[in-house]
Amino acid sequence: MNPIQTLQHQLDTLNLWQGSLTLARHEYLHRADSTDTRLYFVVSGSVRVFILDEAEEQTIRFGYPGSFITALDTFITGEPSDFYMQALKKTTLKFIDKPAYMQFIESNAENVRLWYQLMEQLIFQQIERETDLLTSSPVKRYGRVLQRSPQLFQEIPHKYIASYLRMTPETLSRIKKS
Amino acid sequence: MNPIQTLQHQLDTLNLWQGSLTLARHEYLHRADSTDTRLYFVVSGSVRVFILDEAEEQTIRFGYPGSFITALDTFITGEPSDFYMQALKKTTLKFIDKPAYMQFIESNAENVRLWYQLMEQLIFQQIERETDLLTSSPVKRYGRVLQRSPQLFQEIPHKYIASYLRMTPETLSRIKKS
DNA sequence: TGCTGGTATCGACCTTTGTCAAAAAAGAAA
DNA sequence: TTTCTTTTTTGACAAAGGTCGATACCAGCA
Repeated sequence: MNPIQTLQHQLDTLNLWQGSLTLARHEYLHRADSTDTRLYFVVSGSVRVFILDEAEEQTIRFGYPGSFITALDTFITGEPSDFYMQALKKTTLKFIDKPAYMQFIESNAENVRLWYQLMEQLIFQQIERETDLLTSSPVKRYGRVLQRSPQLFQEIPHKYIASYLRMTPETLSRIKKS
Repeated sequence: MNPIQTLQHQLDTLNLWQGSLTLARHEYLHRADSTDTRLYFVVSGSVRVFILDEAEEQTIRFGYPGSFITALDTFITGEPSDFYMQALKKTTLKFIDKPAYMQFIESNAENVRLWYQLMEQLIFQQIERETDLLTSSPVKRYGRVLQRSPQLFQEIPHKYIASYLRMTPETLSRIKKS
């Protein structure tokens, strides 16, 4: 069982979820300039996280069933966020806020270790992401992400994947064809 | 005193550094495909971290006096790294390896908190970095990094900064002129 | 002080990727 | 299903950056 599954299982077992909510397609879970220190777990549906760069939406990441998702900047700092989180289809989530989460984490040493592991995993993912974004050829960026997350291309409209891959939908379409 | 200064001060005080080394300009501290779980502290000089993307060196980050620097992927996983670390001028570093570092961290609860903070800080920096890299206009990428790290432009040859900013030295030169 | 090797700049040209508009295809809603 | 909306694909064209070659600059060091 990986750290994410362990965490989810613990939160279920101890009944620590503080609520759940359902969003319609295109509804916002969170908007920039507001704070939100909740940690969300995607039960069904899908979510995208993006920033606004001169009226362009740049995709940061996706959440699908089984993922935790959060506006990580405001989760860490408690300051207003740069992120938007939006449902891509009808989506159900459970959540726990940071104070309750940290109380759970600090309640025993095993949980502290778990949080360590999750942070390490997060850092490692961010390193891979940085490498993706620094890869200059669009074809190679596509290849890297396709290999690492093939399920993405099943679940998510490709125009959002294009933005995640730092290219236009037209370019992604041409790459897929070849 | 910020977490980095606190850590450095502790390692000094407790005499936990395991050694120091001096590199000549352009000498490598670490190469890809090898493991290295040392945490380095830059005493003087400067270092760049980069990956190789089809014979192109893509800059990941810089270290200057007062920074900790590490091949973060292999530090986390213990697996061979994708990173290169190279001195940009004559550089002196101190180091401690991961086992000794973790022993220090786990020796008391205050240190565990310190490590928490450092990991959070790292994650936050990576989020900012992701935003930088997703910014589509080269001029805005330049502006963001100039504002956040003006000292960079004093210390580091601009051809490496250009690579860090995901553009050619010529493009960076043209942006500076305007 | 004057070499020397590495950097930075500049101009001309070229390539890749983005833009725009239209049509086709796919998916949601009723 | 049928309709309506959204997404994907395609082609023509434009433009932003990259490439290359030449020259100017500058720091480190004999």
